[in-house]
Amino acid sequence: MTNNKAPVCGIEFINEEKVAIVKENFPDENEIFELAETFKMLGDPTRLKIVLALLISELCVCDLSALIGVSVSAISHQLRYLKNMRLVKFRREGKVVYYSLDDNHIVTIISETQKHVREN
Amino acid sequence: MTNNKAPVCGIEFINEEKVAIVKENFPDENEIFELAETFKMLGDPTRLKIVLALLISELCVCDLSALIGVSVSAISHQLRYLKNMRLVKFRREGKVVYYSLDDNHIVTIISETQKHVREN
DNA sequence: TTTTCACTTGAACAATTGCTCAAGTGATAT
DNA sequence: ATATCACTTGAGCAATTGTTCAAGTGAAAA
Repeated sequence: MTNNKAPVCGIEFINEEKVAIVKENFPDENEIFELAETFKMLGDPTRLKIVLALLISELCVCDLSALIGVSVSAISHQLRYLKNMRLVKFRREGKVVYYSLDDNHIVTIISETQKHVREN
Repeated sequence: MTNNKAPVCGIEFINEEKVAIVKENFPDENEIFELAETFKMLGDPTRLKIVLALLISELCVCDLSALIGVSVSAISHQLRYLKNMRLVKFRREGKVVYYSLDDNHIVTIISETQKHVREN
C-alpha cells in the first residue's frame, strides 16, 4: 500500500499505512479542538499573567490592572473570556469584584511548561 | 497601606500589600513571555495536530498534509514555525523530508492538558 | 435621591494570524 | 540536460485578536 497515487489531489502518499496507524491513535476532533482552546487561552501574555497572579492570590480587577499594567477595561474583557472558559470564578464584596481560579489542573500544566522553557 | 489613591491613574488600590506580595512571587517578564509563546504554539488546531501526529510517528510533509487535511504549503509554513520554536527537527531522505519531535516535555504538557479538558 | 466608585460592555480599530497562490529550490529519475 | 517530485518561500488576503474609548450597570456612600 506504499507509494499509491491519491486520486483527488495528485499527491503521492509516501506511507499510507503509517498515516492510517496515526489516524487510529489520534484523539477525536472535538478533544483536539478543546486542547487547542485551552492552550490558546494561556497563549496571551495578559491572560497568562492574570492566571499566574490568581495562582498566588485572589485579586480584584483593580489590583490585577495595577499589577499587570493594562487598563481595567482590558483586564475585565480578559476576565470575561477566562470566566466563559470556566477557568476563573468571582465573588462580589460591595463594589469590589474578587476573582480567583476555578480549576485544579492549570497549576500542573503551567509548571510542566515552565520546566519546558527553562530547559530550552 | 490599604485604600490609597494611585497618583497617576486615579484608581484606588484596594490592596497594595497583596499586589506587592504577588509581584514578589511573580516569574520574570521574559519567562512569562516564553511560557505564553509555548502555549500559543500549541493553541492552533493545525499545529497541535502536527505535534500530536509526530508524538506517534515520524512523518513527511505529504503524510501530514493527507492526515490533517490541509495543503502541503500550509503544513510547511507551520512546520517552519515549529522548527524555529525548536519543537521539531527534520531529516532529508532523497526528495522526502521527514519531521519528528525534538522535545521531551511536550508529551507531559499535552497529557496534563488532556486531563484538564476531560474533567471539565 | 444623587453621586461616586468598581466594574462591565459593545463598537471600533490596528495588529496579528493562518491560509492560498504562484514561483522557486534541491534531489532523483529519465 | 530535462523533467518530475517533495517541499519551501514570499506576497497577499480575509478572519481573528487584543486593546481603547465611551457609555452603561450595580452597590454603597453622601
